Amino acid sequence: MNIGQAAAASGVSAKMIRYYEQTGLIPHAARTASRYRDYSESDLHTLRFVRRARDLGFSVAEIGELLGLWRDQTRRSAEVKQIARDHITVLESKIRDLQEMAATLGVLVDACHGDSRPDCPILQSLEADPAGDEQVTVRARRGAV
Amino acid sequence: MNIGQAAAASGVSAKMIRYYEQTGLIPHAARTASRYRDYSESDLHTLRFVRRARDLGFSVAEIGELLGLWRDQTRRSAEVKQIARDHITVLESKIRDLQEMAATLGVLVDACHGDSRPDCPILQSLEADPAGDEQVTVRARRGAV
DNA sequence: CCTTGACCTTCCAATCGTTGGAACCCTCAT
DNA sequence: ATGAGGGTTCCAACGATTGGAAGGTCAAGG
Repeated sequence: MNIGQAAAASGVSAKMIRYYEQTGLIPHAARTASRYRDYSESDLHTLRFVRRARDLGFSVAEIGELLGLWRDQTRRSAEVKQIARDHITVLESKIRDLQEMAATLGVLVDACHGDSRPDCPILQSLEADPAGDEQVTVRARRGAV
Repeated sequence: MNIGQAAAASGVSAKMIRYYEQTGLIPHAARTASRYRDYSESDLHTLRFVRRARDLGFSVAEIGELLGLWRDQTRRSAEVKQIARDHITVLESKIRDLQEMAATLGVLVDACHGDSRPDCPILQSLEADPAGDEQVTVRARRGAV
């Protein structure tokens, strides 16, 4: 099975499969005589594992850990659980940050009449919002999803 | 006021101030005789505006729009409101994605006994989760916060 | 006056995950 | 044999931010 078929079957783009291979997340694929990458059912299995972990928001580094534990038949389930728990904590922190932003903006949107007049509480708030210190905290915690 | 003081007073790092200037988000700063950037109270005002908008999760591109509207005394508040509303929509979509991830993981974490035994529902789920199609949708919607 | 340290300047690189494109090679069907 | 549609490698960009190197400037104190 070539990379295009593996991509379609796993939901990981061909570009990303090459990238994951290059960075060592997944092992180097077998090659055909003409140097095409060749994927087995077992390789597909791994690719699907990676995609599902990405769908759950795990970073590539975390997926590396999970793959290691997955392959290690003697792993302690406590290790996996801890990684998952830590990840949930991160997710929840991001959720809180986004909710805070949405709530603040929601208040401002509700206060803005939104017509052809120029005065606008949203801009006024951006201009001089007293809640500077808390916001710094949020900003510091903000990162990519 | 030099860039370090402006950074401390605005909450925007010196690095980012230079970057914002370079990319045209904010105008070029005045310079002293020795080519140090020189910031006025009005410049600080703009920097704080930018920081607050970033704290609310607006992208730099969106902040550019907001700055334009802020400076335009004849803007229609409806324009600002629409940008804010669109942004709330994006935030809510990200929140939903993250909540979905956290909920799924939460179920798995609860199901994992988390001791020294190797069997682990978390890894089993990553290995073969039937909910492939929905996940693709989530993945497609996922982006930076 | 000179040194020291803390600041400023520009430029270049890295992060993270992903996509796009160029230039080239391979395979299969017409 | 020719062309379409794969594959291959390599290089660059996205967005926002940080780090660092190499050099100029400022204020303090010896």
